[in-house]
Amino acid sequence: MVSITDVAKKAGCSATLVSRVINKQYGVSDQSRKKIMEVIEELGYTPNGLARSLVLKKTNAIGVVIDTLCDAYFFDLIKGIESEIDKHGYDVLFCSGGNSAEKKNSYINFFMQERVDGIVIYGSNLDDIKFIEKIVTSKFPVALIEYDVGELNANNILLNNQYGSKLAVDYLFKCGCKSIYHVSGDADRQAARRRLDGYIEAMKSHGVIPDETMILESGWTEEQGYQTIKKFLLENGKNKLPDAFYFGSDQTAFGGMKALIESGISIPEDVMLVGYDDDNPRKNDFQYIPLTTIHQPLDEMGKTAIRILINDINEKKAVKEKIMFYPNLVIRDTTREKIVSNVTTQ
Amino acid sequence: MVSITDVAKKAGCSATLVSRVINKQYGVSDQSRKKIMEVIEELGYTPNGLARSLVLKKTNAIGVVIDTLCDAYFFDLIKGIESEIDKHGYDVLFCSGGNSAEKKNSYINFFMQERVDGIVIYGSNLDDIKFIEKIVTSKFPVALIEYDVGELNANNILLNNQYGSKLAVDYLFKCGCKSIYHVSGDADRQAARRRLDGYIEAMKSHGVIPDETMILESGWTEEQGYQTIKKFLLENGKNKLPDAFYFGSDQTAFGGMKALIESGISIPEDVMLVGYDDDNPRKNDFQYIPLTTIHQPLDEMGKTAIRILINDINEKKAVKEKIMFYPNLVIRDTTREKIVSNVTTQ
DNA sequence: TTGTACGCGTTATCAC
DNA sequence: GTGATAACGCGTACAA
Repeated sequence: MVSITDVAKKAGCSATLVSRVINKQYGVSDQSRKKIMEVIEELGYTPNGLARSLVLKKTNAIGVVIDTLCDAYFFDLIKGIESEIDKHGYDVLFCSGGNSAEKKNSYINFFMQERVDGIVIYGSNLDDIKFIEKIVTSKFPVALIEYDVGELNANNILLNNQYGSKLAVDYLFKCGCKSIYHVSGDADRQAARRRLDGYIEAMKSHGVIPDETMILESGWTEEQGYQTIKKFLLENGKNKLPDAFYFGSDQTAFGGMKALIESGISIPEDVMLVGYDDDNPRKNDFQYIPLTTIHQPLDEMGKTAIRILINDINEKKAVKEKIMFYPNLVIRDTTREKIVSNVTTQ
Repeated sequence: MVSITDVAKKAGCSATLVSRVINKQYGVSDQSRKKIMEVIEELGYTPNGLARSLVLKKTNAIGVVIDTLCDAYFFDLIKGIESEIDKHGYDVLFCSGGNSAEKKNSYINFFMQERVDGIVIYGSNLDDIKFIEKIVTSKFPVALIEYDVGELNANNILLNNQYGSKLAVDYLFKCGCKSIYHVSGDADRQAARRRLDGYIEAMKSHGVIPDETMILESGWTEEQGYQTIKKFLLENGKNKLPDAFYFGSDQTAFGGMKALIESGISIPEDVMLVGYDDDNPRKNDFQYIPLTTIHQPLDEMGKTAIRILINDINEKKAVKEKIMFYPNLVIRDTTREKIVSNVTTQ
């Protein structure tokens, strides 16, 4: 490792002068500058970013911690983050928790050792409220996406999950559905609970109080959705189908769709389907029907997270920002309206 | 920011003692330890990783620079890297060049400022040989995947692209094909050139010297593949089809497949197709036929890159490692063998 | 068991 | 235009 003093020695000057040269500052004679540049080139000197950041108290980098980097679901979020970062001249470092909360926490800790100027955390599977509190009270600049910190004073980019459920249920009623069942996701995920709550609330607003038989507990994966519907069909037969299934995620919806089609059930004729996430199937092994779903503006959420975070880094705001995004309905082929109207389909 | 001295002051001891406590070293009385722990908790102290890494000359992190994080093609590579990293107790930071060579270089520079202990670079679109030379001569631990540095002394994880072409061509001949055309990728990418070379070589070994009409220059995207075949059909008509198209990538193959099917051409009856990459279609808007293709062991390549890199970090090897991986043929539904044999299909 | 002194590589301040 | 010095926050040899 060649340091700034090595360069200074060889160039026959002080480290200060070298520092001025590499930082393109004024107050260096052309002669000195030239000589120093030559030595830098000759020695292959690269400034030590650690030392520099240590004294400057600035890394010019943002850390992003995501559940996993191997899921196309996050592409929009990543793209949003990258495009916004570019405008601010920061670097972004992505880390994946590999779907493990523990590893996620470990990466957050890593970044919090002053290794970046701020952190964006996508918080779908953050369960450890103690840990969150620790982050928030630490004063380290953080922007939390998708996990609601409630009363805690932290930058929070949220999606109104309940509202998505309302959109789904309202639309299904518009399609003439009366009995709408909900296939819910992991109960330990905030988003899944909110979507369930939203479903119940929306149903009530239509005069229906969902009982236990109408709520099928499932998970997040296609396989879980498949098994849940498979089990449902086994227990209830094909003749006791509801008018519609509203799934807590597109992945479970794809699985459910598969199970239904395999049983010879027609969609949307026999039963309508609505998902959540506006996601794509992971595999290409089955002819899925384009799914009516709830779309989340992940791209915009990513951009906003960066904007808020960098703003916070610069201004050290006392009161953090909370922004709520609203999802929208995307109508495709697993639903059909009874009355012909002007709704655009995609 | 609360520092180790802040803790020491409040605990009424020296910074040394605090250092020993946070590093779980021996030689601290239970009483002091307890007191210090309390103060750490109270002040919410987190060690400064920059300062620590600066003195230890060790970050315990590896940087990975990839063309893009928003392409499912890299999932296997990422998974391989993450699983291997775990075994070594390092952290991984991923950066995306966003398909821009310039940004890729800028991230490499960022990491090289001693911000990580080593870098993994996926080098499909590295063109700046000067820059590569600079990296290699810098002595900074690096593992280069997919870009052949030739004589330069650098850790190099390669795939024998020519061999993949040989597999494809040999198999197509086995299928009874005589005229095999190649749709080649971006000429400025090493891999594309190698695949083209491999195609020519393999054809020659079967006694055919490909002329210009047999090589269709295209790109990497589905759209480019679509346009290339569309143009071919326009110029040559449906009756002058070759026996097979061998594409330089699966994406172009998917595009080509689409153009062919749209023109009412049957696959594999009228023409056979072989791709390269074992990739999936980006969209779900078309019923693609499962594609016969060349599979690259990206997972294993990622693992190997990490293994070699960490080994190099620890031992500072004078002579770097070069490892060549070999792809294999995956037979699906866009080809059909003439003679029934024992080849397993997937 | 505890503390002092120094060094890691850099930048900023303030002299000269 | 140039350089000595201190400081960033930490770990460690050495001394007490």
